[in-house]
Amino acid sequence: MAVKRESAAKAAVDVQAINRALGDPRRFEILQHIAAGQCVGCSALRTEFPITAATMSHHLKELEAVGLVDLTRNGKFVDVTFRRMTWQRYLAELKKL
Amino acid sequence: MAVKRESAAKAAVDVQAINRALGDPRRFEILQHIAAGQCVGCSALRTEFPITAATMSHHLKELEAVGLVDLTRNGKFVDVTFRRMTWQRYLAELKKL
DNA sequence: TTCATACTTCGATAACCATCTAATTGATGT
DNA sequence: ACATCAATTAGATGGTTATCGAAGTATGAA
Repeated sequence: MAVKRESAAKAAVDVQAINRALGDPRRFEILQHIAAGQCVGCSALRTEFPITAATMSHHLKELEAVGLVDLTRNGKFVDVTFRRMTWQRYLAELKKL
Repeated sequence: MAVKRESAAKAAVDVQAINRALGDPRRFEILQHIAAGQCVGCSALRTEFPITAATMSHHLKELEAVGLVDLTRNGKFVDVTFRRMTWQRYLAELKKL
């Protein structure tokens, strides 16, 4: 019964980890951009910010690590989607303070 | 008429600055502690965290700089109070994303 | 005025991390 | 198979900053 059921259910956001991830101003800008659109490609993102592909890759990995975005390979490309669920859980935690 | 009216009114929180301030895990812990109580003294705070007075002073100044706390001298002591208004404005900004 | 307490400021150090370039992996097209 | 393009990984570097100890500044008490 229980125990195994934590896939789509809670997953409890790591507030501190997200805080840290958003602590970098560039990363927050990038997230804002992602959240604004529906689903963006890395390359499209790169045209918006004056950073190298390596750096963008790094930032997206960080955002993915804390559950704020999904990265899905699409052939040569990678699609980035905002995980609004995580964001809402994060906000809910902050509201407790 | 208008123009001058920005004292107690808006004051527009600097989201990026707050992000950065909360990016440090210790600082977030400290803020949590402050927000939990009514009004705490520096010394009381120091008993909760294994850091020197110098470091605590530094963190409180950062939190004050972004408007998250008020520091008021009280004789030899300093009282720290959570500025819930700033916090709510901050949350409101985050919700927009 | 002298002492002790509470905090701040200064200067130095160490750790962290954003960023870059270069090299690599992986996918598509010729 | 080869070339090209997208993205990741690896390694290096520089800037930022959390942290400390020590010296400085108030403040209140003796």
